[in-house]
Amino acid sequence: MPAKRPPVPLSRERIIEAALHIADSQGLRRLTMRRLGDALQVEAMAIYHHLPRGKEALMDALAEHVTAVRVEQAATWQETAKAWCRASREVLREHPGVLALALTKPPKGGTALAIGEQVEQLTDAGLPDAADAVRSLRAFVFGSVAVEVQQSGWADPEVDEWTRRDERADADFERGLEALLRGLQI
Amino acid sequence: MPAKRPPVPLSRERIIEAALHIADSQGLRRLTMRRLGDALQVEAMAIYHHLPRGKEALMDALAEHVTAVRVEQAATWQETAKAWCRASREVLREHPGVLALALTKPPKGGTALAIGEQVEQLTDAGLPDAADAVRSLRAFVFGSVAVEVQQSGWADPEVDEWTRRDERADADFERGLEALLRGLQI
DNA sequence: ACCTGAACACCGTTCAAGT
DNA sequence: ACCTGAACACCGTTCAAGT
Repeated sequence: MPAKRPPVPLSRERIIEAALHIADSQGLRRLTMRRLGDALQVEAMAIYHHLPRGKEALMDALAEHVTAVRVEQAATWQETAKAWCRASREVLREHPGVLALALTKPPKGGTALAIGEQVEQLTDAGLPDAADAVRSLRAFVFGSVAVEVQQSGWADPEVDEWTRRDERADADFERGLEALLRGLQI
Repeated sequence: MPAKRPPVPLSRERIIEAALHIADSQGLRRLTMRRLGDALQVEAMAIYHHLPRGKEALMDALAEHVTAVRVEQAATWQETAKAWCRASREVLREHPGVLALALTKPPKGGTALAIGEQVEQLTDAGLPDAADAVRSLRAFVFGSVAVEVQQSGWADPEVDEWTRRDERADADFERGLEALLRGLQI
């Protein structure tokens, strides 16, 4: 008789990880409490014990996971801002399935804290109007990633075209980022 | 006996209009084929006669409605670009309920045509790399509106703060737009 | 051609019950 | 404390039937 698998206890972390995997691989519309339960080898109802507000809480947690981005304070406010933008873009690109949530849910919890911290970091580094700057940085990252992911869902690209597309997206992003930072300096 | 209301025939247009109203006022998650049928005084199943692919087709149509934006060719490519950005922002702000779809669905149908037309307009007006420029403009508008709408769903603002918020959002948008156009010129 | 009614598979969530 | 099973109201979609 095969040994019974030791029952890894359910946890908020495992639930979110599994939910991200489903959303990214099959789409947000296929992320279902019952399917999520299956992936975790558990009845759907068990999830409510760890996320009391149910699916709404799950959606909030997924948005927060890709949106509560923090970076270390760097030598200049420009370096700190760049690090945040690159880190944010990376995690958003990694989880296209929850991009709609990330761009749309009002920031709260860890995301709101991260925004507050970022304003503080830029202020401490000598940037006036840091709150305005943070809004601009967030808008830039959100817009770039939205257009990039949208376009990756477009018609039949050839494989080498794909590669070029990625490279161009990176170059576009870096070019836009430099221009934005120059604009904020004034 | 009250006169029976003349049965206004169902149509794609009426369906989309009613769907936008539900999504904007109650949220996308409450937009349901059955609720949509109720709003149109019709059984939900009648909708399938006008949107054969059902809810998926409805979602596509809603995204297209706020995303297939076209403007007249203006005197300079800068003016044409500005007009498109302002028009796009306006229609996206008017329909926050479908913003997630607009930012996330790959462009097709009327949206893809509008993008093609815009590239042509800017090219004709003498802008090199018009396709890159159009991507940048779309990213700018999407990001700006996303951050703006996100923030409008935030904590308890006082009424006068609200007004200032709207004004500031307008000013931010115009300032960012000018900076972006200067950047594209080079 | 256009709409309805009944039916089916699936969904989110509750609640009492098990261990 | 943590999970299950049954139940309920609701959902998208089909299909045959009405007019």
